[in-house]
Amino acid sequence: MLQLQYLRDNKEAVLLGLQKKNFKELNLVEEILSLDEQKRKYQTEAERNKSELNALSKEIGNLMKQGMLDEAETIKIKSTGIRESQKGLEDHLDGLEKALFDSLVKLPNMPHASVPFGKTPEENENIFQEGVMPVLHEGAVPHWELTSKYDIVDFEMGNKVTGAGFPFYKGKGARLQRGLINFFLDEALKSNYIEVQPPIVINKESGFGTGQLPDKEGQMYYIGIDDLYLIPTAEVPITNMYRDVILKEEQLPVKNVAYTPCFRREAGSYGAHVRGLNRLHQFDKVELVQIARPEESYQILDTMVAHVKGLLQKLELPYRILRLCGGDMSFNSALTFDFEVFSAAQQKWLEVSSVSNFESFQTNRLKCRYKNSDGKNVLAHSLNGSALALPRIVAALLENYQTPDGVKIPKVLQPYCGFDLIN
RNA sequence: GGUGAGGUGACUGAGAGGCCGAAAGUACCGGUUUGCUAAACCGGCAUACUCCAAAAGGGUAUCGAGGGUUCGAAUCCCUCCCUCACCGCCA
Repeated sequence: MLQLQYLRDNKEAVLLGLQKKNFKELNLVEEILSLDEQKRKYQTEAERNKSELNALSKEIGNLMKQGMLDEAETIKIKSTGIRESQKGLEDHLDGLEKALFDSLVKLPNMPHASVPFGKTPEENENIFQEGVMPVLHEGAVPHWELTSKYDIVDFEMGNKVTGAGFPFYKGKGARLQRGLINFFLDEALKSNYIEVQPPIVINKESGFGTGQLPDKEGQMYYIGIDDLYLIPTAEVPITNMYRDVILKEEQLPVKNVAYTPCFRREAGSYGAHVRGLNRLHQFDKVELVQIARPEESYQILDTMVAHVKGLLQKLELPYRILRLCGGDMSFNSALTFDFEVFSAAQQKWLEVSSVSNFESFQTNRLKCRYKNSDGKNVLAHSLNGSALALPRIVAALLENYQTPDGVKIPKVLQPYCGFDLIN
């Protein structure tokens, strides 16, 4: 959520930013400013009224104490009259505040100056590419054939027990998952992240805090009986730890890492591009979250990008980094780098990580602040990044490392898996 | 799930319809003084919104959340949430 004060002071800049993000409802800005103006007008009036009521009440108290009951009665009648009009004022004010809030929440974050213009994924800026493109042997196949050939991921079993998009990992497939998770967590620990195991269901407040609610309600699994949601990413519970918190400056940056399963309904995604492990309803992910001082947040974003780079280098997978264009960025983000791994048998780039700086967009909702050296409470910046999401990494590993004799396991993972070949 | 007790500022903890944004203590910050691994004393110490061109200074709201009663609610009533204790059930 953008800060109202910022919007008041930077209307033109906001309009430009919204256009860069390919946001259509530009008239919302004018609407918000007008609602804000009205709201303040009514607020002033309602508060003046209330102040008068408070004064009268106090007077009644004093008169009663002195036993001047008749005088007190007179004032009572007067204050009852004011109270009637007060009710109307307050109701109107509540309506304005709600409308203002509902509109403000619809505005996406402002893009960082370095974000390129563009509307579609094709306009993302390819800023870095590294790694050797594998040359596959004759008869190489996509990962969904390898998984059944070696019986390591069982999609049919998932269909039977749960439904599409909820596969079983079996044997070396399960052990590879576990190995990858441990590898990712250990790498994060080396970079001084503190590990957290959060709940994987969250309440409404948390869903709102990180921006999944209200706009992405339909993308989360919902447990009606207890009014809870399954997390789409560990970002939600982790970042919400800092909701309504005033941190000490020396606590920053906060660095957390968490492994969790993630649940996404993916309503509306069908077809060939969701085949195999490419898109699932439940998947595993190791997520990095940082809460930082605003002046350091972009430097920290760079370190997070470097961290993810390191992971892909160690896994020896060819990858590229995209700077997302305004139109392809998420609602919350000010700057996002996507990591894509090349999956050789599909001849496709698969997104495996998204690293973003949200600046104060989330923290403004969360009311996550820190006390700076002047003793002022200021909104912190929040950042997060996947490091990494498993299924597409597995897909790329299987496809790129396949040989006629089986799928080789990259060196770094061998100690984690306890084997060096899937056959 | 049942029964009981309770949720007050960074923390401990008083208050039980008006004198309460809230005693006192601890912690923290600033100062004075004496000196020495600190003590005493003095002062300061919530957040948000808002009024004012700004500062100074006002106003409003907030004692778990939401509603109600009342001229007036931390205090009374209702609903919900949470914590603790005991019982029941259970990985």
